[in-house]
Amino acid sequence: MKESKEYLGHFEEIVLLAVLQLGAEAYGAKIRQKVSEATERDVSIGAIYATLDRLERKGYMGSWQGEATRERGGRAKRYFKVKGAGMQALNDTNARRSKLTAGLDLGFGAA
Amino acid sequence: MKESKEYLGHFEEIVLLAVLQLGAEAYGAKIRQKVSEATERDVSIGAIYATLDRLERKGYMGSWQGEATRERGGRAKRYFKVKGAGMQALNDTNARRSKLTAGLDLGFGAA
DNA sequence: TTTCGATGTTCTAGAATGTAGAACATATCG
DNA sequence: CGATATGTTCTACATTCTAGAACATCGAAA
Repeated sequence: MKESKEYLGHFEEIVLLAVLQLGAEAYGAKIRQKVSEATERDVSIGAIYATLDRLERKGYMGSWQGEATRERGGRAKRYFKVKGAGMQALNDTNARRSKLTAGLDLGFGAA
Repeated sequence: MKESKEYLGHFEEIVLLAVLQLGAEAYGAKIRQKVSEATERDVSIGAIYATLDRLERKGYMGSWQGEATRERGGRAKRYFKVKGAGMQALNDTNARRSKLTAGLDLGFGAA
């Protein structure tokens, strides 16, 4: 078996992109909201964290605790940020998809 | 839970695209080759058929037996073709990804 | 200082997808 | 017929996807 690059699962890719979009505001609840918006689906919070953890375990993402308290009540947030390896995986994943969409008449272009 | 469109898994999308690319020459072995090429990975034939079957069960794809014999030996081929629902799923899948890549500086563009 | 409401994260479980490779089927040719 | 080439099915298991309940923690009301 010739192994090479690491690719992302479907939902992993979505979550990674959402984190990227949110920038400094990327934490569980917000990420969930972003993903639900984009996918037009009601995604469970468990689904989000499970994926986030997996992504972190793979080294695609980093996380840290936010300031315990601040304005109003509630538990401390856990912020996430995409690492270089994550960007790489995103690119690799896109690259292989591009090879397959190239030349196809799909309405959403190939390049 | 607000359910709406059906989306494709990671490998499902890849296989669907490969079938599309192959057109009239879309059958197991060829599909496997195409996928391996694009992904730069050694994909097993079992992986291909399992996905092909699932895709067909979902109505994204159709299949039929090719001419039993022809030039030289071997078992009859089973050809595949993407159906309208498959094209739709491909578009939906792409649409939700686009929403997340829009505005991001990823090297491979958003639109 | 106890309780309540708001905000967030962990944990538990099960379904669906992804993946490999052996087993099996069938046709041609010597 | 047996060897060989070509292709598909079957069996198994790992990983990913997904939901929702349980748990944690903080501010403010009482």
